[in-house]
Amino acid sequence: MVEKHELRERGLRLTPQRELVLAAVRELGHATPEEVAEKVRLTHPGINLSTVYRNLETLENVGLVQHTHLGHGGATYHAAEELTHLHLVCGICGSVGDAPIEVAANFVNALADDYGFKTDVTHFAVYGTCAECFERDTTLFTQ
Amino acid sequence: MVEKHELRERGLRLTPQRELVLAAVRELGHATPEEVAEKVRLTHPGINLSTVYRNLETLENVGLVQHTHLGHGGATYHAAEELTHLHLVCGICGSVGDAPIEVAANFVNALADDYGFKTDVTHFAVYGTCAECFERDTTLFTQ
DNA sequence: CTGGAAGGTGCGAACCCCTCGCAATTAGCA
DNA sequence: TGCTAATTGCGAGGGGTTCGCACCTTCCAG
Repeated sequence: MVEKHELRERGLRLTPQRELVLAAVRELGHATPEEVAEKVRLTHPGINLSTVYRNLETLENVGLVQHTHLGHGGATYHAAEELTHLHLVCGICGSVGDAPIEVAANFVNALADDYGFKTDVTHFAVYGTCAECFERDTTLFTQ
Repeated sequence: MVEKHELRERGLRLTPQRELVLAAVRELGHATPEEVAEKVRLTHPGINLSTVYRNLETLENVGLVQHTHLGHGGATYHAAEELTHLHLVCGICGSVGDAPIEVAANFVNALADDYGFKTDVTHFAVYGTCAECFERDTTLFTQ
């Protein structure tokens, strides 16, 4: 199993909990610590929330996982491989859509050139209204 | 005083606490509820934190104030008039810089055209590294 | 100008989410 | 196999926010 290499390679011990946390993050795509715990509990019911938090932090330290703040307040975690897109957070339904980072290339360059600000596209949340909610609300208002 | 009109016009009662909360948000620019409370306490020491929270919410409902999540977790509030710029949040020093919304115009249009996503530029936080921190870290690494 | 209803405030308890300390357990090396 | 250090589970603790309730204030009607 390649996964074991991943963890051992980075100086981490191999525990069932840790493997499950990493697997859960990968399967879930976007997930809060609570959601990760829930997922892990399907196969390992006794896992403690603190353990999930600690493992998420540990995995983040070695670069296998990363977190973003998508608005509400809590952090949401992603597998590092997944971080190739922007997050489009809908303020109405709370859905999180994706868009390739290239969409932001000009914007990022402009901020770098004009303000010296180096945007971290992997830690990037864009707020707004998704197509579905916009559609629905427009219909409501114009009807 | 024009401010009284503002509040009454929107169906809100005029209380010293409410006026002070609104004034504090305007003076502070970016502020957490705690910071607003601190500011208000300078002239009205007895104000309760819950009152600050409730007034921020009330003022937001009538559009005089708005909140954004700038990363850490807590919300920060702004006067509605102030919301004419983007927030550039530095992940290292935590500073919040500003940039005019025009910088994002192309980006916003691209998201709208390609994904149907209506970006809310007033509720927009860009994460990255500010010029100072980038400068300092570059110096450290290359020295 | 005054009385009363609706709305607002203060206070404390309750919550949620997350972190910490500690004792027991377990992984990984010799 | 045995030891040491890392990891886990658990419960307590803490920061930030919300809630319920009794009291107080604003503002409208009369």
